[in-house]
Amino acid sequence: MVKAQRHTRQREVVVGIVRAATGHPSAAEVYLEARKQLPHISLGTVYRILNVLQREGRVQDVTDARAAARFDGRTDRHPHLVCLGCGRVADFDGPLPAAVTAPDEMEGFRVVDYRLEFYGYCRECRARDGAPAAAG
Amino acid sequence: MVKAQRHTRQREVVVGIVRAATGHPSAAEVYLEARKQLPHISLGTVYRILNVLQREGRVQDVTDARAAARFDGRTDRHPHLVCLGCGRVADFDGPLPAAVTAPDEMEGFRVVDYRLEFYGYCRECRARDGAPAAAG
DNA sequence: CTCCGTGCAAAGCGTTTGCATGCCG
DNA sequence: CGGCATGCAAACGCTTTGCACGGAG
Repeated sequence: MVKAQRHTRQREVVVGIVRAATGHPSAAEVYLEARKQLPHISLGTVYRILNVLQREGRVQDVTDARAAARFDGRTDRHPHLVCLGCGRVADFDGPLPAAVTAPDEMEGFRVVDYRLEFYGYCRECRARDGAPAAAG
Repeated sequence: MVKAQRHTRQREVVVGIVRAATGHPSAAEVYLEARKQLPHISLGTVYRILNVLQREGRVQDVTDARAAARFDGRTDRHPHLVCLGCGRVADFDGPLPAAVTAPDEMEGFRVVDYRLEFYGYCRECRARDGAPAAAG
């Protein structure tokens, strides 16, 4: 269980913005929006609150902008297995779901590429740390 | 057609490393490896070459470490449509491929989460720029 | 010979963190 | 009243870029 956070005006405002957002705001956008209600809120605080919300599972990070870029000499599209324990990335060579193998057009959006990543724990990390339970 | 690059020793070495790599090296790892053959190669050059290779389609970036993180108040897993024209991110509400809805274990790797992103062009950008052809 | 790709170092960008203060509980 | 979250600014990690030089064609 995640420890409950102290209730502050900053947290209230940030939570409200993220929950009300129809788009997918970046931290900077949340910050700009939050300043309308709390002119002295700092960007660092916004980041801290967003990180807490993520840990609480109340918000998810759509992109994955934290780690360094990793390059792959294979240029065909294929899913990757990303180990949350050691950070290693492996190719996934199983069969692709049909909807992924033939993306074309959806909702007026023309698909030209996709990225599919599975997150979890590799054999080595599970052996070392004990197998973590499913997501959460 | 992408203009051919000048043939240099640096480019040759970096291409060799990326193509030979079984894992998914980061730029820093490519750099360290490259220095074994070219002690004076610079990290900046490695980045420049990797970017060129990406543009040529000879390498792909497994992660997406360039842009800022974007947050989503929806906490259920759902794919996103990322517009390459304007950068906007939309939720995808269609049905999920079966293999994605029930990930569990594959190749000794315990899956606890996944991320599925479709890249393409939204209606607005296609209207403005003309519809780009499929991936390439 | 002409340019482009390189090495180097500094800048850029998004994110995190150390410290003192103030507010929550 | 004690401790944790905040504000501020500096630090951080990864990536890009300006500049002068050297090598490719």
